[in-house]
Amino acid sequence: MEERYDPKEVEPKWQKYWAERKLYQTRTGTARKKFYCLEMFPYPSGKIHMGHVRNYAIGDVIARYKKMQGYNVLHPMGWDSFGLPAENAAIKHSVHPSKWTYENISYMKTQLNKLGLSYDWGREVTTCSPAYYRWNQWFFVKMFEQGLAYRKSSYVNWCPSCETVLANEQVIDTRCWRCDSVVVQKELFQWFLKITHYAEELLEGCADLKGWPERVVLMQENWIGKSHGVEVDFRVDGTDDSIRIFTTRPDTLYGATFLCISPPHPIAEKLVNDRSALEGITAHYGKTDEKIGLFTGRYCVNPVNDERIPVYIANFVLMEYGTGAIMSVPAHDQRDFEFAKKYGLEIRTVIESAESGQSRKIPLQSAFEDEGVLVSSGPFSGLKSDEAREKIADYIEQKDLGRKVVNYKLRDWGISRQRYWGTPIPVVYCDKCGIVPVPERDLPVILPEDVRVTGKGGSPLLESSSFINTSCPVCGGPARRETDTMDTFFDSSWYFVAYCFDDSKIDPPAAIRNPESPVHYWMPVDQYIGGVEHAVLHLLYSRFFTRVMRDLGIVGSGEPFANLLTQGMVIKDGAKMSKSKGNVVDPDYLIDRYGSDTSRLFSLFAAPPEKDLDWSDKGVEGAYRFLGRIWGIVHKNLSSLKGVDSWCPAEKDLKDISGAAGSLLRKTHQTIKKVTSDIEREYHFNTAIAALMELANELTGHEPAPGKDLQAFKFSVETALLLLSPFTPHIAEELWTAIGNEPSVSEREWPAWDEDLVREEQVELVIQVNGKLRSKLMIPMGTPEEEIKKIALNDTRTMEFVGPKQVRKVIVARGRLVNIVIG
RNA sequence: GCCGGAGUGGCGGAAUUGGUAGACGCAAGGGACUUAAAAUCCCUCGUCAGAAAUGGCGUACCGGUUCGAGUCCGGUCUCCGGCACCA
Repeated sequence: MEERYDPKEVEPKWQKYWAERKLYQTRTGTARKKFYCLEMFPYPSGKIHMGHVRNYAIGDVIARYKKMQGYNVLHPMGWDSFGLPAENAAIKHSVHPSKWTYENISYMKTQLNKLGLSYDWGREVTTCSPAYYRWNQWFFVKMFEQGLAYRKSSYVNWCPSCETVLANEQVIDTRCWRCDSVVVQKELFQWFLKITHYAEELLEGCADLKGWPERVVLMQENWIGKSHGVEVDFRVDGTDDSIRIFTTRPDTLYGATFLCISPPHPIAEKLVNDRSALEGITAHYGKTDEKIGLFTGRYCVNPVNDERIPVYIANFVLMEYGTGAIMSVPAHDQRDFEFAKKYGLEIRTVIESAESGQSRKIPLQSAFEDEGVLVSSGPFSGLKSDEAREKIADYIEQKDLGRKVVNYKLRDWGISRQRYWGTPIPVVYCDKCGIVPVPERDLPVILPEDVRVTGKGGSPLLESSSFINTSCPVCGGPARRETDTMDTFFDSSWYFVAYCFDDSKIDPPAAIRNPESPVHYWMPVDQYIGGVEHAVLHLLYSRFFTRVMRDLGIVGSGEPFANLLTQGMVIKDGAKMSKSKGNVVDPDYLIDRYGSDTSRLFSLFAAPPEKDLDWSDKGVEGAYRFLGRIWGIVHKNLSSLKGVDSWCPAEKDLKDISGAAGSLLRKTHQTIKKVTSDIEREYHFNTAIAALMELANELTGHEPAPGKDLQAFKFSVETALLLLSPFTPHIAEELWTAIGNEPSVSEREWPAWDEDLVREEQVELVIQVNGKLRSKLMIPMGTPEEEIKKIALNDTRTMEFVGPKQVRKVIVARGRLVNIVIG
């Protein structure tokens, strides 16, 4: 009677065993080399989805593999638990966000444990707990002290549905990243973090992100968006004022026929007498559908040729980039061109195509934006664009008309959110002392729980008088607390440092310039794994935050993540799995029906980790069948396997076992090599698993004779289980112990291969004639080239193709391929 | 518009420095076992021709380099992702 594979029996048993022995607990500072393996922590939305299963399965394989290789592995997990969905749930179900969040955490934790993930739960972090967010506040105060956190009024992205501000990174295609509502511009006082202070460093650091996917690095570079140009002052005719513009094309300076300034530009009010007209155009600021301008009635003087050119207020000119004003060169900029056409302004060519000296005649159909040769540009005429850019920029600096500058698209990070469920910004407003940060000794500023979340009338904190009313830490007089909370991306910008502290004793100040701190031992993260949707948001914020922590002396380097793996989405029926599309597969159902080993195995086997994974119910069945086959192989031979020691002969001793056992042994060593190198090579788990399936196919047909053959067979079975254990830890553990070994298989050493046993005695020689495959035959490994040529030319099948034609050349490649060139 | 990435059987995917295209799995078809079904096991499985042996064609398309190209180079098409009035 053969026992059947039943994951429901196997999996809970070993999960309990691992938890009881705290097998995955990590200690800081052992003699072993460290490896910090981290998956992006989840938002506790209720239950995990297949994207989580995939993400955590990938991370778990890496963590377990590294552990078996002898590393001291840190593999933690936690909860990104502040955020809007908790408030929405509170409104919908009249439950407090805190209760909702903690209940979700509790359920999702049992789900993660059911997956058999090797986390050290002793380091769990929960961002909505005061024990965590007090450090958010501490970091904020530190940044405030250094001028890295500041408050200003500005136009911000406002989501009318979430009733809160969004950072630029959170606006996707003019819509809210979370709820998809169209974002509007609104003027508000907001807290900002000076990420632009690190713009250059964040950009330069991109070059060192060797372990990151290239496209993510490129996205970051584009987002930071560095450009070189000049600022030029244009005097307003008849006044002492001047307007400073920014351009990356000083070579077109002689083609400027008007000037445009942004509606919020401080000088706009001075230039325009008609207030309502100015308000009219301001209403169109930030809209991208149409270019609208307002002539101010004023003129500026182009400093290089003293020409008077009209000044416009234009809705498309951004206040936040450059100087908020531009010179308009309609002949060489498409936007200026459209604007000039609309308002009947002069279009003057100053750059001609360098090719074949052809001149471009007015009227142009569109702007000529390419580089070329300058014309009608005074002393600079005849120069090429690139030379002219340098010369004109130099001229402007020499004559003190402006200066060379570098600009970035990156803007400071607005972190104020008009929401309840977040970290209170630790600031009070005092009539006498102004803006006062809450001193360190008074942290944390606790988020009051006795509020009603209704979703109406703004943040519930506005109605909590016990929260708002406080005293000024400086003068002791009455003061009001800031009611905005922090963007939750603040929470996730340093959580990887929080995990480093032993026993959840998070204490960043203790790490400052303390070489004994566990933070210095564990950081940076050696392998980070998560979705590509965070390519700029979370990953850029974390790089910024880590630089701030470096400057505080908490970490040694500014880069938080040495290697990054961005896993693909889980797709079903051609679309990303999502509740709204109704194509989700519930991990609970999957685990209940097939077990977590099967769930893990399928998500690792169906596609390489960085690619999208196409869901297939039948594919899951296949993964389950494979595990059933492994189970069958072991149980069919259980009694004999139990009674012997495993043994692997050296190559020279293969004569002691049968040919069949010998070739199984070779296959085993080839599989060790293949699985190891596939994991090392970009974590290609899918091909690693395919190799294990091949080994299983060989084991299936094998019937070992008692004695040395059986011992060699046991070696193959044990090796298969060791190799399998990072992928499917439960069944590996069960079968490992079933054949008489002590648990835990995950504490064993990763197997090593013997190169002599990897090598086959015979190789297949492939014979081509003029590059076409014509014949195959077996030859001994290591046959000399001359011999191979002879064999090939004497092969009867080959000779049929060669016929009477002359053999011009014979090429031997890799000792197993011959190409005979005839003609 | 700008910047990336990808196009391989019915499907997911292999092919590591240019050297046997289609590993492994799924689906499909056939067979064994069974009273029957499920499960399991065995065989076939790019396409065209052929009973078969075998041969022609074949990695989006066109061209090039090479003894040899899925892989390198030039061009075209399609799809996906990111940014987008950034002056």
